[in-house]
Amino acid sequence: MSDRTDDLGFSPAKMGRAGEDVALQIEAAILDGKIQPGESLPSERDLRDQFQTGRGVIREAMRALKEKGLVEIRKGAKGGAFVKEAEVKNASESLALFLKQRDVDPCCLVEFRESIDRTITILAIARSDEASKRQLEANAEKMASLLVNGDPDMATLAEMDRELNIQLAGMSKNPIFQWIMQAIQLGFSSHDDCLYADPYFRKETVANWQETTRQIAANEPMRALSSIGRHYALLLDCLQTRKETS
Amino acid sequence: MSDRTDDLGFSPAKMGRAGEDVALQIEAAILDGKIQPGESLPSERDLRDQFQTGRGVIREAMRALKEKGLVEIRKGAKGGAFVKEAEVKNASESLALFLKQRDVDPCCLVEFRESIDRTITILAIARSDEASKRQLEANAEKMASLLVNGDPDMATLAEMDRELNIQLAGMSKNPIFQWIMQAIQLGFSSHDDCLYADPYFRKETVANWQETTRQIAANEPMRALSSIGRHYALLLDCLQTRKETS
DNA sequence: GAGTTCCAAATGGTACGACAATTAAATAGA
DNA sequence: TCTATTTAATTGTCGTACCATTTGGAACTC
Repeated sequence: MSDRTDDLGFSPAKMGRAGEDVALQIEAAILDGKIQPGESLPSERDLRDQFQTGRGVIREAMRALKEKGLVEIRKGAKGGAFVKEAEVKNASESLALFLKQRDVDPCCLVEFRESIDRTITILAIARSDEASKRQLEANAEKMASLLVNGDPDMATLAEMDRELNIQLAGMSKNPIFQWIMQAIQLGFSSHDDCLYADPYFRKETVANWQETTRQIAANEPMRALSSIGRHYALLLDCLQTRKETS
Repeated sequence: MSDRTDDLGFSPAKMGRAGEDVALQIEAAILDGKIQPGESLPSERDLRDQFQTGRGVIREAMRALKEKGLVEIRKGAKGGAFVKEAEVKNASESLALFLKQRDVDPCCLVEFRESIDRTITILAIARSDEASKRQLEANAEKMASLLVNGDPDMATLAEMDRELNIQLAGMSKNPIFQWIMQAIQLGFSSHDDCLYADPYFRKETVANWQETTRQIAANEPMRALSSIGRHYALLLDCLQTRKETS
C-alpha cells in the first residue's frame, strides 16, 4: 500500500532531459504495480525533493503522464496525481489523431469499417449475454421512436449511431475492436452525418439498425450480416450522392 | 507559409487551466493546417507573449503536444517546436500501453489480426497486380531458403515475417489496413517471436507462408484463407504451449 | 583566399521563489 | 447536531535568473 511519502526507487534526474527521465521512472513504477490504480503519487514538492530537481520538471513529467492517460490530477487539499485505470479511450484518441492528419478516402474507410463490423457482429452474437443484446435492440428502438415523433435532430441521431456502434464493439469482448471502433467514431463521425441529413437515408438507416439489432438478439448471424451489408450499401450510396451534388 | 512571428489566431489563455487551453489552441491550429509539417511554432517566449501567460504554461503545453506526437522539439538557435508528420508509431505505443496495463490476453490480438488478415488477403487477391503477387511469393521463398541453410536467425525471420505482413497489407490498396497492420507489427511482434523460437513451429510457419503466398499468386482466395487459418491456429497453439511451460 | 577558431545571439532546459485558486478537513458557533 | 468559517495542503500560475546547446558570423591564422 504505497502512501504519499513512500520511498519509491526514484533516483535523481539526469541533466539535459530531466523531464523525460522523471516521467519514465514514474511510468515504470506505475507499470510495475508499485503504485496501484486509485492511489496517489507524492505531491509535486515531495517529488521535487526525491528527484532533487525543480518543480517545473516535475510538472512537465506529470503533464506527460496525464496525456498518456496514466494519471488523473486533482487540485486542492488531498489533491495530487492519482493513478488511473487504463482506458481504451486514450488509445483510441491517439489513433483518431493519426487518422485525422491523413486525409483518407471515405470509401476506404467504409470498406474497413464494414470488414471489422462483420467480425464484431459475429463475435457479439457468440459472446455477449442476452441482456446486452436486448439492451442494444432497445437502443435501436429508441432511435426509431425519435424519428416518428417528427423530431429529426441530426446531432442526436448521429450520437446514438455512434453509441450503438461502440456498444456493439464492446459486446465482442475484444478490447482491440473497441479501440478501432472508438477511434473511428471519434475521428470520422462526420461522414456518417450525411446518412442522417437526408430524409430517405435517415429512415432507411434507422430501420436497418432495428433489423440488425433484432437479428443479433435473435442469434441469427447470417441475417445480421446481411443487414450489415445493407447498412454499408446505404452509406456508399449516400456518399456517392453527396459527391455528385458537390 | 507560416513563419515564426506569424499572427496565428491565438487568444489569451483562460485562468485555471491555461495549459490545457494553450495546448488545445495550438493543436487546433496544427489540425487546421495553419502550420504545415516541417514548419516551426514561435519560440516559447513569443508564445508566452501571444498567450499573455507564463513560460511554464507554454512549456507544459509543448510537452503535451510532444507526447501526442504532434511536434518535435529541438534545442539551440533556430530550434523550437516543429510540426511533425503524423506517425502510426504513437497510436501503436498508446495501444501497447493500454494492453500492457490491463494485461489483455494475447489471444485477443491474434483474433483481431486473423480477422483483418482475412479481409486483406481477399482484397489483395482481387486488386493487386501479378507482379506484386509474385514478389510476395518470392519473399516467402527467400525466407524458406534461409531456413534450409541451417541458419535459424530468429531476429531475421521475425523481421521477414513483419515485412511479409506489411507487404500483403499494402496489396489490399486500402491504406487503413496498412496502417493498422503496421501499428500491430510495431508494438506486438514479440508474440510472434515464439513462432520462430521453436524449431517445429518455425518450420511449419515458414511452410505456411509459402503455401499462403502461393495461393494468393494463384488467385485462389478460399485456399489462401484456409492457409491463413492454419497460420493462426499455429500461433494459438504456440502461445498455449508457452503459457503451459511458464 | 581558405580554413580554423572563437564569440555572440537565439532557444530550449532548469532552478527558485512567490502568490493565487481550489479543495478537504478541522474548527468554531448556533 | 448542524452549519458556517477558518485553516492547511496542493495544484496552478507568474517572473526572473541562469545554464546548455546550437547556429552563424566575425575575427584570426595560414
